[in-house]
Amino acid sequence: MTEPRWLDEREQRAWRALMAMQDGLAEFLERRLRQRSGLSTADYQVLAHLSEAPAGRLRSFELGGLLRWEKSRLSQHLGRMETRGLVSRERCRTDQRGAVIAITARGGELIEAAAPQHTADVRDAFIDQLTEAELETLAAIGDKVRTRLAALTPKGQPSSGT
Amino acid sequence: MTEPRWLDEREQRAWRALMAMQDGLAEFLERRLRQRSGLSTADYQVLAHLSEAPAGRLRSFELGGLLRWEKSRLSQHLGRMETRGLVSRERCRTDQRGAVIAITARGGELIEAAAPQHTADVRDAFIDQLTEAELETLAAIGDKVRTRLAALTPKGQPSSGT
DNA sequence: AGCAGTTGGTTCACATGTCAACCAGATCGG
DNA sequence: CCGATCTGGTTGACATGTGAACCAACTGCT
Repeated sequence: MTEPRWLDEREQRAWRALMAMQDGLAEFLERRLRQRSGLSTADYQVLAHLSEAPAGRLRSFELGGLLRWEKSRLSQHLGRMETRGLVSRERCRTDQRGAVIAITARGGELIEAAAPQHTADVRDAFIDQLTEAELETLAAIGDKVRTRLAALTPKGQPSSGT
Repeated sequence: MTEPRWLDEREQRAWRALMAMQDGLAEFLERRLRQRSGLSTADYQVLAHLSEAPAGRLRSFELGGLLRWEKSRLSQHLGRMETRGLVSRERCRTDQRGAVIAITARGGELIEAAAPQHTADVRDAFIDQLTEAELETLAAIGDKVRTRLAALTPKGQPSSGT
């Protein structure tokens, strides 16, 4: 087995900086959001998608597609949000097994209040620290990597592959 | 209350690309690592730090500082890793309450086997997709944001290293 | 129509992370 | 020394994420 190409200085630095930034950013945003609105980032994303959807409602699987969540995760999370009165589940007319998820009035109020704060936090901690060129580069990087990941993940995972 | 500055096109794009990349990358690496070595990324990081430490051992709080994990998380995780025979806990001589965490032979073998694979995955999905300039920019971004986060966080963050 | 296979969702068991409370051993001020 | 306080670490209750099993409704094919 050949010795792999380890990461050199520059590569290490970029990789670690990214990971560290990510952890810090996620933790920061999660904490602020929860403190000020009682929402987790997961709640926030669900409500954001619902509030942008026509009539504030989406089929469960559509929501799952947008969020890229596992279906069991979505189901569990919606159950909790329903208990808290943030969303409601309705039966679908055209497909008898389907669930239509609707944002409630309370959910709507909460995300309306949370959104400006959250946006300000994202700006403050992230966007406003960077130049336009950096933002461009970042977007390009993100797209490249996502494309690559899509290519590497062909629906089923190659268990042996080596 | 004044209307906040929402994110413009460019900003949205960069932010979403970053978040999407992050999710995809984390999930990809987690899956590969677990499939091929039975380790989670959390396990991997613990073992990586231990294997680089003198004599393969660290005080629990030192390890926590390096990982930036909450102490209860570390304690819980080490408990599980101990059960699986990846690390062992010893009493500290100089401080009677202290725990010294040591990597076991089995833990050593596992990370030795996992490291090249993991590095290859990081390269394949991420590093090798980017130009040197992009890596530089990314490192700069990461540093800036981390610095900003440190300034925004009321608590003191025990900067490990330096 | 009828039956196989797919799809949308839920549920269970379990892995992992967080918070607060707790305990025991250090430390410090008299 | 003694007590107050700090520090390192563990624990228990609970929130959240994952995978497999399951159920019921839809689709396709004959």
